Amino acid sequence: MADDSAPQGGQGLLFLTDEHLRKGIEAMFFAYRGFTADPDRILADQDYGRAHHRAIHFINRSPGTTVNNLLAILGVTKQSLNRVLRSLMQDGLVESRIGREDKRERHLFLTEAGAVLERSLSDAQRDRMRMAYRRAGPVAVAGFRQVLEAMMDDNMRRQYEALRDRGRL
Amino acid sequence: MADDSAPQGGQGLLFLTDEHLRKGIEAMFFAYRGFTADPDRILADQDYGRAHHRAIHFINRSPGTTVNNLLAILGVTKQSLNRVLRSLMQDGLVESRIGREDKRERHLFLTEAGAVLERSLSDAQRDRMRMAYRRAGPVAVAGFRQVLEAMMDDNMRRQYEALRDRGRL
DNA sequence: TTGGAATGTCAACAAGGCTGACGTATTAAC
DNA sequence: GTTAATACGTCAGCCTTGTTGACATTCCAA
Repeated sequence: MADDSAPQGGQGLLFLTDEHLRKGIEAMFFAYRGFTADPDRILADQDYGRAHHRAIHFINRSPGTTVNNLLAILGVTKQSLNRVLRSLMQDGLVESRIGREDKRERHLFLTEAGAVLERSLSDAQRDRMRMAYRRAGPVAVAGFRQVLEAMMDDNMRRQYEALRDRGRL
Repeated sequence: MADDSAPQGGQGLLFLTDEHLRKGIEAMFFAYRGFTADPDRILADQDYGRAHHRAIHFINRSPGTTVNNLLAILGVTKQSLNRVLRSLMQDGLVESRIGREDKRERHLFLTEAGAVLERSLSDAQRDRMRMAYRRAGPVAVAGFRQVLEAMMDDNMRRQYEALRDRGRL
């Protein structure tokens, strides 16, 4: 097996060869496929795709969020998100309530049925994550998170940190 | 800042709450966007997309690879890959040579122009990776790789390990 | 009160996945 | 030597999910 564990020089210096970086890039590529594989399988049965999963995830995570909030987090156009939301609402998985303060805003919530689907999706994804975390161990997990956070764009990281530190609801 | 570094019990046991796992899931989501952001920007100028990037990456990585090999690695249908390869060949970025041993096979290579584009794409991606690695440090990098490998599907991991250990052609 | 900004919806289009069917070399098996 | 399997390409049609453009509604500030 090739030596690719921790490329390390004295004093914690990193000698990052193109080769080593390429391995990291490919690891990211293959791992992301694994990361989405289980929810994708579940969604394939329904008439939904990954976009629906993302919407459901973040609505569940921040109930009552507005369409605009969701747009910023998901990084797509409002028209694209709207199509997804429309089908979710038609199918009774998501509910949209007109804002009380600002009537232009729509506040989004999962219905009972929506929460059920959300749970089955996130259960699958968490199971894989848990497995990976267990196999790798706590030190590796901490490193994993550090590298991921360093890899985000600055505005994404701000979004992420806000979500991360706010905790549930 | 919320405590989410390394969730750890005695004897290296992991107490993985749903909350902690969710943070990992969201980190993966946001980081992957950062991971693809730079190449996406470059490709937007041309008439190419992420699919072209992936093809170019793996052809560069394994020159002379066959269409079937590429299909297995990319995990798409031949019709889908064919559309991408056709445009890349028409634009003179990829060359396909009939196999000498087995004339049914097509061996794929980047042309000079293809190699130029590949380099600009991978330079951008490596720069971000290098930055993230530097910020996180060598121990974190090792953990990052461990978790990613544990997150892959089994067959993907086999593909990845083959690529990883073979090194640069 | 009125014009601009914010919010959300509808319509149409493109990229890039997918399946299914089919054609053509070429190779392998019998 | 015929037949089956393999590797590749292609056409047609579908779906998801991104995009722009146009437009209606609502709010707010000049």
